[in-house]
Formats: sequence, C-alpha cells, structure tokens
Amino acid sequence: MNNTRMTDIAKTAGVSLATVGRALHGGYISDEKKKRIDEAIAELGYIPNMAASGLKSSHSRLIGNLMRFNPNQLYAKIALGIERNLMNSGYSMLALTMYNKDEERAMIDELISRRVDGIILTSMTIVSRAEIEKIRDMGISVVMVERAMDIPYTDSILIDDFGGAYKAVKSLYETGRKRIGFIGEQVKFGNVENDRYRGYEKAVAEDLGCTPSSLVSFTKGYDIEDGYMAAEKLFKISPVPDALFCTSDILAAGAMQYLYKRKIRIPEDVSIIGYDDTISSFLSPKISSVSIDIDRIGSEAAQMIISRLSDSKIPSRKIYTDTILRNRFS
Amino acid sequence: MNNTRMTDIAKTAGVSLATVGRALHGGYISDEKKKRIDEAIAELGYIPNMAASGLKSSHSRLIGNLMRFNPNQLYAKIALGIERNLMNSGYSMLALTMYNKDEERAMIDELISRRVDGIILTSMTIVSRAEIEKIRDMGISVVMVERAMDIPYTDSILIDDFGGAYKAVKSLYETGRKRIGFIGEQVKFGNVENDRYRGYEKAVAEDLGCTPSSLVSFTKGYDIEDGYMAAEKLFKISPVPDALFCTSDILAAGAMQYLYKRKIRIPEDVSIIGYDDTISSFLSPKISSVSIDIDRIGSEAAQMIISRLSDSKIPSRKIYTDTILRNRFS
DNA sequence: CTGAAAGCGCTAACAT
DNA sequence: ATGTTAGCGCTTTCAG
Repeated sequence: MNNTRMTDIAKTAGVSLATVGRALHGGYISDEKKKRIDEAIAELGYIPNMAASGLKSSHSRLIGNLMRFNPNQLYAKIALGIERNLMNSGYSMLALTMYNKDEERAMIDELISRRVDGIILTSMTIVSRAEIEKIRDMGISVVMVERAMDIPYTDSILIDDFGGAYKAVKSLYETGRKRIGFIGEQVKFGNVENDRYRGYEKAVAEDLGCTPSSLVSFTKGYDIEDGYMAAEKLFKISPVPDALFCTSDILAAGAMQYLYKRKIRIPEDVSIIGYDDTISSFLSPKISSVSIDIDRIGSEAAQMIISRLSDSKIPSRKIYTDTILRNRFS
Repeated sequence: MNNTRMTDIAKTAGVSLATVGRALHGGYISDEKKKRIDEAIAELGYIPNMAASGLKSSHSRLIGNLMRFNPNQLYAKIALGIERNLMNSGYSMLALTMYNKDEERAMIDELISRRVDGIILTSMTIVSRAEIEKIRDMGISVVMVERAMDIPYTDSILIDDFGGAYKAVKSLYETGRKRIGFIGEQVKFGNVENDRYRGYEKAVAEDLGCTPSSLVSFTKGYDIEDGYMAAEKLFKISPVPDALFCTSDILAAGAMQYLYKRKIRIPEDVSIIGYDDTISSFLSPKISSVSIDIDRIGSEAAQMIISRLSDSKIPSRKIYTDTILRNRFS
C-alpha cells in the first residue's frame, strides 16, 4: 500500500502532525508553515484516509441509501440525484438495492457497520417504527422517501400521486375525451397504486357522477403483458374507451402494443397517459405521462439528511412533492 | 452514538478482547467462552465497526465502481449485478457516476480516500495508463469494463460489439431483407460505435460486395430525435430501406416514431433491430435487439476483482463477452 | 501560533 | 486456550 500519511508530510515540511492538521482543516497557522505544508502535499501526493478520520471523529461522511428494486430504475434515477447533491456537500453515497423485503435488515446492519452518518430509505419496507427509532438513536439520521411513517426527528418525502392521477384524468376530459379507461395494478391499502386509483376515481366522479366499472381494468402485476391484456379487455366492451390512463409507462406501453396490433391510432382514436415518465417519450407516438419530480426528490433528500446531520433535534419534516404532467398531446 | 464495541462484549462475557476477536474470526477458543461471548453479543447487539477494522487491517472490503453516465441506465444495470455479487462475498460497492470526463480524477481520489480495495472502471475515461498503474501500485486492484487497455496485473471485460452487429445484420438478410439501413452515432476511433459499424459493414459487404453509403445515416448524438431524423433521411431515398439496424434502442425508438407518423408498418414494411436491449421490448411492436450480457458482465467483474484481491500477481486477464440477439421477429 | 500526546475500535503478534 | 499490548492514521485537547 505505502500511502502518504499526515506524518509523512509533517516530516518533509519540518512541522508537527498537529500543524498539518491545522493546515488541512483551518486553524491558527503562519503563512510560512502553511506554504511549506502545501508544497509537501503537492510533492508527496497526500490523499486523506477517511477510515482513520472517521474512526477518530465518528463521522464517516458516508450516507446509506437503501432502495427497493424498481424495474423502471426509478429509484436508481433518484439515487443519481442524491449522489450528486451529497457529493457537492462532501458526502458519498453507499447505495444498496433490495430485491426482497427480507434483505432489508441485513442491509441496514451493513450500513451501520460502515458507520454511515445517515440512511435514506426509499419505498416500502418491513422495518418497523421501533427499529427506525433505534437507528436514529444510534445517531444515524433517517430520511424516508415515498414511505409514510410519523417518527419524531425523522424526515420524509412523499409524492402527491393522488393529485398526479387527478390532474392527468382531468386533462383528458378537457380535451374532449369522454370514456376514460383505467389500467393499473390491483389496489391494496396503503400502496402507491391506491392513491393513483383514487385520483382517477375522483376526476371521473366529478364528470360522470360515478365510476363505470367497465372502464376499470386492474392488473395482477406491472409487466408489459399486464398492460396488453388490460387493454385487450377494455377494447372488448362497447363502446370502446377513447382514452386510457395507465399507472405506469410500462403498462401504457403494453396497452399500446395491443393498439398497434389492432391498428387503433394514437391520439386520433385513443389518447393515452402514462405514469412515472420513464419511457413515455420513447414510445410511438410519444405519450403524455405524469412525472414525479425526480430531481427535486433527490436534492431534497440529500439536503434534508445533511441538515439533520448538523442538528438532529430539528422536528420531523414532511415534504409533499408535486407531480408534473408532461403533456405531449397524444 | 454509544455503539457496542468489542471491549463491551469482552467485559460482559468476562473474557479478554483478544478472545472476542477469536470468537468472531475463528481461532482457538473453548466452547464455554464461545457460548458466553455469543450470549453477550446477542444481548448487547454488537455490529462491527468496519472503519476501525479497515484502518487496522488495511482492507476496507469496499469496492469502488466508477461509471460513465449512460442515458439508458445501462451501467447502472451492470452495477446492480456487481453489487449483488460483491455482497455475496462480503464486499460493498461504492458507485460513482461521471457526467463528465473531468470528474474522473476527483472521483478516483474520493475512492482512494475511502481506501477501497479495488476499483471497477466502466466505459471510456481519460485516466491514463500511468495513472492506472499508480492506482494498482497503491495496492488497489483494477478491473476495466468496456474499455481496452493492456496494463499488467489488471483485468478487463470487453463486449463483442463487432460480432453483435454482424449477427444482427446477417439475421436480417436471412429473413429476406435486401436494403438494410444503418443508424448510429458518428464513428470515432476506438469507440464502441466503431465496432458496431464495422459489424454492419462486413455483413453488408458479404451480401452486396460493397456498402451503399446511401443506406448509412450517422447521427450527431444518441438522443431519440437523432433516430427520428436519421430515419427521415433514409426514407427520402428511393427505393426505401426494408430494414434498419440501429446502434441503440433509443435511436431505434426515434426511427419508429418517424415510421409511425408515416404509417409505415413494422415488420410488414420495415424490420428493425436495436441494440442494448433496454427498451426494445416496450416498443410497439416489440423489436429485436442485440443484448449485451449484463448479468455475466456484472458477475465476471465482481469475481475478477475479488480473485485479484487475494492474489495481485495474477497475469492480466481479458474476457470477451458475447452479445445475444434477442429475436422478436419484427 | 505550535507541538506533544491521548485515544477512536479493531487486529495480530507475542507471551503465557 | 487465553490475555496483554502495540499500533493503523487521524482529530483534538492541553501545554507551552
């Protein structure tokens, strides 16, 4: 290994270890010694050892980011923003992806063993409130993304999925569509799909006074085939829908594969709106999509955790991020 | 903070620090003391401090993964596989994404300051052979992915892009297509596009004896609009192509948006093959795509770096991974 | 303004 | 089979 250490540069500069420390982190130091130290650093090529400084200071300048796997790489995209923002503040991100809820505990332990200063938890998990409080009480700041849990001294970022779905469906009515179908995963209590369905339901109810169940097609999963089959089902009824609201771009893409086969044209015959804005601009034609504000979520998560690092007694904060309807007129 | 340390569990178990170390890492220990130590660990909830063990042993069990940003999240997908494989061997991955070549050096320094045991470098970079040798000589193992550079005691994984493109274009001829267009980014020496173009060129040359330049459309970038414009250009000539080979799925998607507008049907009028298999199965219709073997690359990269960790004097290894033509008959 | 020295939590050599 | 002890490279208190 043979890396340059602070003592090495102290020796070449002819000063003490403590003085090198002051040159590095600020403190009383004469211009002359500062210059000699800078020269020695340039000559020997010193790169600090964070393992040592972390051990001594009990600050690793490492933030853990524990995400649930998402087939659209949605959380990976948020992670990119988090990484960027953390880096600008001198922190690094250690990202861990769970494929399975059972992995969560071991991964949290892994992060603790790295002595991360904070943990960002993205999307639903099994870890209980008590466990999160234990982590927090170890001095590790916790920020949760897309996961509602009221825990003192712990922040969360939520996404306004209800409003996103509502806005999307409303916009379809405004452009003259009348029979708007819904394609989305089966609604369970507390999941994201639930909010998206309720947004759809409210918009439809405002226009029609009720939700015609013939226009709603719940899917078993969120694969492309689920979207295809859901569209197939909706286009067997009569009259057929003149618009589709899908709770993910993947489901929308599946629906579009069905429409392509049937030579039903978009947007002439049917309008489509997707969700998450992952692949919507790559489809033929580009479709509108409800976009979660990835950049904002990333930067808020990073900022929240950094601010909590310097003051762990800030009361819990909860941010709702608006969704954006990316209108592509189809 | 107040975390449980080895000395704490030594105290509760009534043994010495060294004995706890033996219980943890193996070594001569009596069943009775082992049992007392296990109980103390369970009671106090000990989680090792990697910063301390890393400082002492100079092994962080951390691997850096420095990737160039890829709009298709291609490297992020490879990273997922690397993370998984490393984790199974007791390592963690610290991933850093470069948006800009100039960031590379600072990021490498960041990894060095974390005292990573190894670094995986993915895709083209500006770091020179000499710099990589310096990293290696610091005791950090280096594995390069999709980046050719012959450096002693350093491994690389390359992707057979020439063969992938060749196979794809050949398959189009085999299904009776005669006028196969090429859409890809401008070829520069040493880039991936270059191999893909040469694969196309060879297949065409074998069939026609030459490459009609009217069928080749180089793009300035790899955005969806680049694909659209390239297709527009190719479909102005006469006779029009009956197939398109695109060097990325995004370019293919752009071309398809043009075809959709013109109501040119796939595969009846034109066949399309994309590359990287990122979004090809989401398009309407699903198209064939040349897939790089993401899983294999991830696991090979992880295995290579782990094996080199235990023996840094293994001669350089170079693996070529085959591409797979995902045939979707369109 | 500068230096000496203690100690973070762990590993491992050495002694018993 | 077990305990004692010396650092890893750094931060930081305390003296000067």
